[in-house]
Amino acid sequence: MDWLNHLPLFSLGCILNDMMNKHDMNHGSHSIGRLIFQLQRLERNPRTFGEAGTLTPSEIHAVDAIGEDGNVLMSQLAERLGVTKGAITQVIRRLEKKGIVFRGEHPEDSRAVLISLTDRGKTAYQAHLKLHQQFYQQLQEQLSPHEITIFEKCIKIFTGLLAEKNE
Amino acid sequence: MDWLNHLPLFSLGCILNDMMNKHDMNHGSHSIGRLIFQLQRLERNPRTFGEAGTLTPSEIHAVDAIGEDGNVLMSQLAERLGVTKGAITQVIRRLEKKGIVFRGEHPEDSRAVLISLTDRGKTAYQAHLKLHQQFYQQLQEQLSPHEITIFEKCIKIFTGLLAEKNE
DNA sequence: CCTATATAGTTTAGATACTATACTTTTTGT
DNA sequence: ACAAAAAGTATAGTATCTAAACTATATAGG
Repeated sequence: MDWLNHLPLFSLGCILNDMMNKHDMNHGSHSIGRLIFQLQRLERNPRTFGEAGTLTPSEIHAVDAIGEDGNVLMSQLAERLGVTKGAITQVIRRLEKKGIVFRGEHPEDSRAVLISLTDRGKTAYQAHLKLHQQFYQQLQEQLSPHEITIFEKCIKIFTGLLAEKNE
Repeated sequence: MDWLNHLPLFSLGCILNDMMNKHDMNHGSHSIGRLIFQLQRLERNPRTFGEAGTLTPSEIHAVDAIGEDGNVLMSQLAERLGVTKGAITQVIRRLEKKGIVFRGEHPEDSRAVLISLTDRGKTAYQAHLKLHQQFYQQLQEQLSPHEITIFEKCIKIFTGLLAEKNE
């Protein structure tokens, strides 16, 4: 749902609409457009995660990247989330104020900061995870293993092409 | 590769990572994470579209929604792009300054504004379209019609589930 | 041992993109 | 005729990110 926070039909939606059009005008021409539209809408707004309160998309995103084990460096977070260290500093500051994460010392490097989830943060993590699992279960009910295999392959090819464009 | 385990995704990436993991631990567990990563990067930066110059993602998005035929109401654009009218006012103002679009009068409603692409705007539209087509062609070379059919089905189911969550 | 360079993280200003709200003007329905 | 709806604008605020300059610590080579 996060993918397309900012993913307008800049390229993808239209690309796949083209693909679907040529493949089968009647059935799938607008599938991707609708998908993107729904994805955009779903993740535009903050959400409540259990008793941890309301988190913005980038906040829960960070919580997810920290994980229950925690002890993650700021720079590791930056790499996992694909943003600059400055961006991480900002989101961690907000999460610290909300009591979702805390900063710990690194035993061997005094420059470093090790980020972990508080108990409150872990409830947010769990609430988020539960959403995933529910969604996954519903998806499982409607897709066969064979279909998942194909889906996966398509996604891989797609990603490879995107990566080329991005480089 | 550890970073992929906690990828940046609010929900979707992880959901599908879960799906892929259960389906086949070795092959596809991280496909979706990578896809999302690439998509995010793709949508972050402005790009150059032919001689029309550099456009931000939301700008080319608007150009795409206006289309070569143009004569689109502000409120129609808002609906197509899934944003408020206020947001449209802002992006159209920027595009007008850049000489990409112009405002025309509505013949029967003096409140209304009909947006169309200038010649310059049309070159941006065409450059964008060409990118789609190239992408589509590359995709076609690597996917069979059967695979596209499955892909389409998976996407539809996915969208249906998302729409439920959204409503 | 020193010093140059790399690394960890922060700060700040500015860009982008969106919303919500209040507003003007015009159209429409009863 | 007049209230309500609709088209669009303006503005202030929120969220997110980057780039660049900065501090402080670590490390590697002479």
